[in-house]
Amino acid sequence: MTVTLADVAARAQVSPATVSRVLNGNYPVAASTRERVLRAVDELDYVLNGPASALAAATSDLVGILVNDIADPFFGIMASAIQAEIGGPGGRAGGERLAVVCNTGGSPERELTYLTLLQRQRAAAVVLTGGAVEDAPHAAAVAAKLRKLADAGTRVVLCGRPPAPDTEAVALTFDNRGGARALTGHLIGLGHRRLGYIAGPEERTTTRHRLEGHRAALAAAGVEEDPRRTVHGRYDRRSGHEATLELLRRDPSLTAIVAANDSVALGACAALRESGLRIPEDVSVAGFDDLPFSIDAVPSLTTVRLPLAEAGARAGRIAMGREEPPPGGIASVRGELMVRGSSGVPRE
Amino acid sequence: MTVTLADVAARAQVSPATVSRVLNGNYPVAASTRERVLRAVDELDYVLNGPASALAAATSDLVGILVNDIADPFFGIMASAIQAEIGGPGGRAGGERLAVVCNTGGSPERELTYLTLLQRQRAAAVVLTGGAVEDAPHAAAVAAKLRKLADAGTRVVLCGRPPAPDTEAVALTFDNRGGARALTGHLIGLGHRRLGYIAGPEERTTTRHRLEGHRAALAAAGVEEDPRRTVHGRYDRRSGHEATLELLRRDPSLTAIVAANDSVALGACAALRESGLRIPEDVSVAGFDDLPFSIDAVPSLTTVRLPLAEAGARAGRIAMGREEPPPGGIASVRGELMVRGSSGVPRE
DNA sequence: TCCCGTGTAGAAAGCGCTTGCTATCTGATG
DNA sequence: CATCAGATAGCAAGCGCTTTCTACACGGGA
Repeated sequence: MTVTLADVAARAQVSPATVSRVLNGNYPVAASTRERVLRAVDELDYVLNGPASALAAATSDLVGILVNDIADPFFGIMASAIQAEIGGPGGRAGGERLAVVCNTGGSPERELTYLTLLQRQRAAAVVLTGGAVEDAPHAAAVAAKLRKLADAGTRVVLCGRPPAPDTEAVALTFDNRGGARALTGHLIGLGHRRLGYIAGPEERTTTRHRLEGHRAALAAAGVEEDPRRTVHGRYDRRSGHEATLELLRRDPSLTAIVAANDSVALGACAALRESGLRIPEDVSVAGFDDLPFSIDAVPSLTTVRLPLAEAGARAGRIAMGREEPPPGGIASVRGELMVRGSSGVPRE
Repeated sequence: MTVTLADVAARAQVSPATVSRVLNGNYPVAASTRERVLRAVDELDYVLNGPASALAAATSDLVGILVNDIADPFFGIMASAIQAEIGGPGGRAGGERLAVVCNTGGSPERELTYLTLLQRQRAAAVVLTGGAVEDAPHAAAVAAKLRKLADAGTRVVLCGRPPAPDTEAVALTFDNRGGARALTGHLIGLGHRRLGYIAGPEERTTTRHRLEGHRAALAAAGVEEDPRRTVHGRYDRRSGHEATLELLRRDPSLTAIVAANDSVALGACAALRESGLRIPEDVSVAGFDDLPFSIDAVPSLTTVRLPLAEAGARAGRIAMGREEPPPGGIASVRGELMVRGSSGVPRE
């Protein structure tokens, strides 16, 4: 039924070994033989059996990419960049690799399960994106898994995620703290003193780092911090909407709202508008990430641009062994403050 | 070095066959034995070798999802829904499957290459999303590939893509034509007569269908169609921006702009605003898809909502054989007109 | 002329798992 | 008490490919 290597070999009148060598091209084969084999492959419409070859060679050409939410452009952009580099079809030379994008939904268990699945497939590399959950047992479990993967020869790269101690994983971290600090600093510089903060889900490194940056900026300016001005939510628009109403309820005199990310900021804008408040005249709004739609918001969003595509591309290259890992295996990627229309001098 | 089935068998004092059966759970194994095996698996931290088992069983637990652009929420949302259904970790019972999201970038060659790669992996199912390219040779090549995949036992589902004739592929098509017609009809109903149309890339079914719907609406209302009022571009914001400037240059008296999709519409809004035109007072704008950010645009976007998540979920279920394919293997999914702030009565 | 290095090709031993078939043991049946 | 169906477990033959080791040819140097 299905064509196998042996069929091709028979047709080309060579041994299976030779066909394999032609296909893998890492062993000298006379030009005439090679051509004969290639012709047979073509005539029989032969397609290599991936599992069989992975089994025999003890390696596969799968590369795993773990994301929290594939429907979120934040991850989509990184995944896209990573994938472009791992050399799927259309990529540079080298064996074609299949990118396996896994949607963890932010759940630690699923993250672990996917890692196991990838380990089971003997993935060539794994790139984990997005913040990690700050749960000690889980962090330990992930670290153990990463160690095991590394032992099995899988290259592990963290992209936009804090380093995993005691692990061979290379980490490209986003400087969330620094970015957040610059952002809030900008708002304070404009004269804001009563700032609401819509944080992401608790227990996530990204959430904590951004919040820390925010607080550091407040502290640096001697602005007293009121815990009631911080609300936690999810990283989506809906959450921004709800949180904003809540913040407004708690303190209607807020002059600025800093959101965990751009989607949240958009939800905040909607809530403010519905509440009859103008942006930025009544309340300034700031996001984080600078996703493509942020510039189209009205007013366009003041935010921190994260070089998602660049970081992803670099992570992809490192995962493929095409670029040297940063010294110490850790690099911090800075964001850039983008001041736009949604932030202005406070009223009064 | 690595733990194998045999090691587990030795430890549990049973044969490899028994271990395999416990792990696959499709053969009676005494409870006590099963427990002993499971304990051994746990103690040895055993992870099944995917390729080996795929080879032996002649099937794999990989499911391919082809998308045009993973960074685009349009595809991200569908991919996410599909993946949730194919039962990755956290999904319903059944073997855990790994979703392989492949980014074709809209390129026919890459599409074909990915299909081959999936065929090589003996994928359990493949879901192709997004419009197809209208190139006869390519369409034939894809059809041939799909046929071969089906022959090899891979289930093939098209989601948001026109049916592939002479193929066993199940198709869930979006009614782009009907949606576009309703959308333009809405604008005409408001009184618009000079409508610009920003189409997607030529040679794509989605582009053509939406354009046909638009023209059908114009024809139905007896509005003469001026070819100069249609511009082709890509499905992104930038393209919408450029195309709008071009349309405005060609005919400054336009009162409405219909975009190929929401991203394009947002770009159009930006361009209009930069040109000093108000939306919708001076020019109405309409998009397509109703992506999450569209409701947050200012004014919020009039568009056609496509049930991306629902269609994806259904495609996923069909791919897993958990839902009956529609009669004839083809179903048309309708969009819903969402009238919002970006469309209004024309000036003058 | 003989020997050996070089360039190619083949033989064959697995890689780790699944599964059809067979073997064994149990309690129930006649 | 012999027989047998039913429930479990093991044997062993692959699945299709890679790769080590070996074999063979050929041409040049001694």
